[in-house]
Formats: sequence, structure tokens, C-alpha cells
Amino acid sequence: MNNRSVGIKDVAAAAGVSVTTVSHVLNDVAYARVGVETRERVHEAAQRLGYGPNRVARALRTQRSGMIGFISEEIATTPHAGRIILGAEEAARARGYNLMIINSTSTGTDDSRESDVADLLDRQVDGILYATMYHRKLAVPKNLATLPSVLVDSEDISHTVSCVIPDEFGGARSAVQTLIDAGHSRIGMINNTDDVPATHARLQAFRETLAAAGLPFHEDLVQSEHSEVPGGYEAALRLLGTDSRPTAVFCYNDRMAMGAYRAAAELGLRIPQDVSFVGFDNQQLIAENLYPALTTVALPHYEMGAWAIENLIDAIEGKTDLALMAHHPTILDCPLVRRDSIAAPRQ
Amino acid sequence: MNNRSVGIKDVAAAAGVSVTTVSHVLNDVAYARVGVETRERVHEAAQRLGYGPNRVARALRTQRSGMIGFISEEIATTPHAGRIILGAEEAARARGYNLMIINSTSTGTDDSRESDVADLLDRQVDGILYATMYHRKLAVPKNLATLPSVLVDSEDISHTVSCVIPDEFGGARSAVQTLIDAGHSRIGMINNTDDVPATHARLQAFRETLAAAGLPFHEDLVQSEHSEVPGGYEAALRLLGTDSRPTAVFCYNDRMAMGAYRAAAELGLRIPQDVSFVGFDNQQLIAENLYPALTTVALPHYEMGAWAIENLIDAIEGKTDLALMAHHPTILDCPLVRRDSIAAPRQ
DNA sequence: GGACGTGGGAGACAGATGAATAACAGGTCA
DNA sequence: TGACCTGTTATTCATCTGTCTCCCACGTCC
Repeated sequence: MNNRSVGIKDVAAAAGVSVTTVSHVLNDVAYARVGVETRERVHEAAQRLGYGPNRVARALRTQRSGMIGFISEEIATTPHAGRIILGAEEAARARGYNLMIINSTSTGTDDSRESDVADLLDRQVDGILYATMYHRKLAVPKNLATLPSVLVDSEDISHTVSCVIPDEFGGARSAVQTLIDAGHSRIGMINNTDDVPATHARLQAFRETLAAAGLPFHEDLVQSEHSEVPGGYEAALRLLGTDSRPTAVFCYNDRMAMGAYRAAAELGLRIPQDVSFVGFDNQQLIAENLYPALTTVALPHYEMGAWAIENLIDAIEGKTDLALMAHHPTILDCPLVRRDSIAAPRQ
Repeated sequence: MNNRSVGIKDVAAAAGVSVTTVSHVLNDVAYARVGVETRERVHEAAQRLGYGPNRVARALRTQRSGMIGFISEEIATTPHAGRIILGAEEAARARGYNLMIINSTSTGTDDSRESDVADLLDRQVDGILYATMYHRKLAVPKNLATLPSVLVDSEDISHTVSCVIPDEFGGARSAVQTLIDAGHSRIGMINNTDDVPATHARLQAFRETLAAAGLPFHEDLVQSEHSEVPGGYEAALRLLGTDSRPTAVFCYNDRMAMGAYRAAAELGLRIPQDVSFVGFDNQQLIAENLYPALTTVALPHYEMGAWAIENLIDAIEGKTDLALMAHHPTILDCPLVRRDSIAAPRQ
């Protein structure tokens, strides 16, 4: 189909017109006046030869590469990256853009981060999507602001780059509310110990949602540990290993919930009959495969990737001004994914 | 640092020489003779202005874009994609290349696959890496063979495109051998029902390894199911729910092992005291977090990504001929990752 | 016969690279 | 002493593949 080495010249020769005319016809240039019959000859020739415009040459002339740089931290270590890439890639392709991927390390120096951006700049990308693997506030490379760019899952300390983040608070609220709606009044939380926005927002939502329902908040029903499976296990042991245990637990993430499941099993507690759980992150490998399957809150990674690209392209094409959104992050919903880990408390 | 809109012309003007001279100096062209003092002026000017060559213009002129197309199926659905991307990206960057990512669906038509490739061809990529998410034999898009390309984790039916795949057989052999070495003589296997190379190779390795150790093969100690957690659970119930149960089980993958863990727990069997397990895939989220942590075989996704890029670039730069390797796939090791799910059988 | 409408082409241009060549100092030879 | 050669240093010009801004040719109409 698409033979390499067939250029606009070949099409022009085949159609018996000049390259200018071919360009005009194929790009459907508004001001160009070309006869209907000529247009057909051009289209037919292009089709027959399998002509596709050389995007590199076009980029040089138009100063638009149609490429968007995608910088991601730690691409391989979390499944989240894949969802962001997918959302971004599909959105980009739908509008005729492609993605160039660069993997950055979260341990990199400012200089290395800046040179990652410089790399993309040399490639003449039209915009940059900068993704981090968990929600935090960071100092972006200085040169990032030289073209349209969007931060995914993080906030720019200086508020110069616009960003899109998940609604931690709302997600946590619906998680807790679901437990309340199921009839629970003594609810515990297993939290993270890291000082990141999610830790604080989810705890805050936990407290406020309880308060809104007229339920008391007990300090000792919140146990914090490192946000991995072993941490969840330890925290759950403390939380559930007493007579005054909660009948439901909101876990900081699905990994901690996985640890909590084991703690419950060891304590002889059945899920959800004896204790209900709700997680956060919707890591499918875990949430779908735990037994019983875990009800959890999904992070909108796909949606954030797509949102970022849509707005980036709008900015590139002059339809939006990203600077206007830079001061306040865009917040996307974290929907609850219902599975089987919640039941009414036993009387 | 890197200001956009500073071109070779600006450097030339600043250094008081022609653009050609700047090009010669910065590219360290062998045949160009430029005085030492002039060279210094050029370097100093380039440095001062923060000049970086416009890769698009260079690509047009040299007919080399320095970009490699990366087509992946189902980027988001498995963590494997991330490892391949990471291996590929790091290898590419180390040699001055960048990656353009395209997501393809395994359900796509031949036409859509061909147009994915055409997209990359229009972008003038120097080579293409085509990755699938599980090992199988497939018909590659016809236009893939028009430039250097490598298939990752799959084989080309027609043997025209070279490929790199995991050593399924060797990996399965070391898994089974480890069980034998631990003292087990009655070993079961939980297999997949899909007709893919891994299913057959792993079963074959299972039989041959038992035979090599002088152990008998019992038909009923191999149970097959759909290769997900529920399948593993069902198969394990059949395998372990009898008096003549094996003392160790080799699982087709870590997800099936996860299901098997639950079956063992329900049957009151302790791992590894009553039954040992070994998995396949090394899906960290599962293998590290099951209790006890799962000993398993790692698939060399990172290594396959890196190998593919190295050989692709060698071919692009004329250092290798990929066609020579096309007839036989390159096979990479699947190392065993020891954790805590294997013990000696009880007397 | 000049304005105007229509169909299409010539040539500059984007930012680099590479082959060919100019400019010049110094040396050689008749 | 002038013609010629040589080696060094750097420049000019063409090229890569499209796009885009004029500009031209031709007919027609008042």
C-alpha cells in the first residue's frame, strides 16, 4: 500500500500537474482554485501510488510536527502509566497527532529532567505531557513552560503549568459513604504514612463524611503504615485484633487492602460478613482477584491522559489558553467500582 | 538553557562564520578542515546561545530521523508492556534514538494494523519494534518488512521479520527442576487451555524434566483451565482435593497460582509446608504480595525490549543484517525468582 | 482595453548536510 | 619574477520534501 520513496513530485508527474497543485488539492486549501477534474486526477494518482505526505518535510515547513512529547516517571513500575499512555495515545491519534515517549526517573536531577525536555524541544514537539505516577506537588523543569504543556497527576508548585489530577477527596468520600449506606457506623481507616496530598485528602474526606453522617470519629480507628501489602497487614492486625474493632474498613489503596484481607483471614474474620472493606486505586490485578473481589475507587488515569492531550492540542491549535487554567488544577472524578467486599454489619 | 528559535544561523552569526562551518564543527565531520581557533569560537557561541540542532531539519536532509516506531498491542492491560517499553526506551536513548508509540488492538483488522505501520512510515521512522503481549505466531503487516523491524514476544509466520521471544521451555524446566531439587517426586501442573506456544512448551518441559529425573508422569496431575485466577482456583481444587494429591504444583502463571493459593487455604493446606508452588511470569504485584511470596519464573520483557532496539539500531546503522536472523527467533532466558513458596515435602 | 475571475505554476522557504570550490599563504620551478 | 602547485581554511551551492505566497496566462465582460 504505502510505498516509501513516493513523494509529492511523483504524484504531480502522474497527474500531469505541478507539485503546488497536488499540495493544494490534497490539503484542501481554501484559497486555492483548482478545477474539479484536476482534483480528481490528483486524488486518483495519489491513491494509486499510495502516496502519504512526508511528515518530516511538512513539519519543517509548517513548524508543526504533529508530535506530542510524553514524559513519564517510572513507566514500568506501576500499571497506572499504561492507562495514562493509552488515554493519551488514543486521544492524540484521533486528532492526527502522535506521541513520543521518554522515560524519566523520579530520582533524576533537575538537570536530567531539563535535558529530557530539551530532547523533546529539539524534536520540535508541539506540546508536552508530563506524567508522574502518584499525585504530588513538584517543581517542573524550567524549560517546560516554553511550549504548551500539561502535568498529569501532579501539581506545579509555581502554578505556571496547568495540570489535571484525580478527585482524591470525592473518591474517598464515596468510598466511606458506601460503607455508611451499607449500615456501618463503626468504620476504620488504614492510611498511608507518606506526606503526599492523597494521604491528607483521603483522611480529611474520611472525617468529614463521618461527621456529615453524624458519626463520631475515633482516633484509634485510623492506623497508618507504609502503603504496601505488608503495611496493610500490620495496620489491619492492630485495627481488627481488638474487641472494639470496626465493622468496616476504608483502605488507603488496594495493596494495603490485600494485606488487610490476610489479616482478617488470620483473625478468623470473614469478608464481608464480619468485616467490610473498600479500597482505592482499582488495581485490577488485585481488586478483581482478591476473594471476595474488592470494592474500590478507580483513579481516572485513562481520562487524565485523554484530558491532557485534548487540552494540549486545543492550546496548540489556538483554541484554548492553557495559561488561564494554570492556576487551578483540573480535577477529575474517581468513580466507585462495586464488587463484593461490602455487606451490612452483623447485628 | 535550550531556547527555541535559536538555529544554526544564529550560531554562525555569533561566531562570525558560515552555517556550513558550524555544522562541520559541531558534527565533528572528518573531512572538514577547520582551524582550532575557529572551532573554539563556534563551540563557545553554540554553548552560549543554548543551541540544539533541529532534529526535524536534520532528518529531512540526512534521511534519518533517529526515531524508532514502537507498536504495542494492548498497552494498558498488562504490566508487561511497561517493561518492554522501558527496556526499549533506555536502549534507544543510550544510542541517541527516540521512541514513537502507537497502541494497536489485538482485535484490529489487518488493514488497521497496516495503517498503523504506514503512519510510522510517513513519520520516517528508521525502524519498527512490534510488540505483542503474549507469545504467539502471527502474520505481520506486509509493509512492516519495508524497513528494519523486530517482533517482540511473537513469531512471524512467514519468517521474514526477525523476532525475540522468551525461553518458555527453559523457564518451565527450571521451575520444575527446583521442585525436584527440593525433594518432591509427586508434582502436579496447572496449565492453560489456550492454544498458544507457552501452553505446549511449558507442558512439554514439565514432562521432560520429570522424565530426566526418572519420575513418572501422571496424566491426572495436569489440570487445565482458563489462565486467570478463577481458573487456577478450580484446577487446584481438582488437583489438591484428593488423597492422592501432589506435594508440589507448577502453575502456568502467577494469576493461576493466586487462585491455587486460595484453593489450598480452603482445603486447609499450608504453603509451603503441605504443598509447594511455583509460578510463571513474575507479576510482581502478585508474586511479591501473596503470602507466602511466590517463587516464579520471570519473563525477560525488559531484556527483549532492549535486545530488539539494539539489533534494530545495528541494522539501521548497517552493522548487522536482520534478514539473517529472521529465520530463527532469538530466545532469551527466563530466570527463576526464588521466594518463599517452596519447601521440602513432608514425610 | 482595463478590470476581473478562474485555473494553475514558479520560486522562496523551513533548518540542516555534503560535495565542490574559492581564497590565500607559502613554496617550487623555469 | 611570474606561472604553477599545494595545503589549509572556510564558503558557496545544491539538496531533502513539502508548503505557501505571489504571479502569470487566458477568457470574458462592460
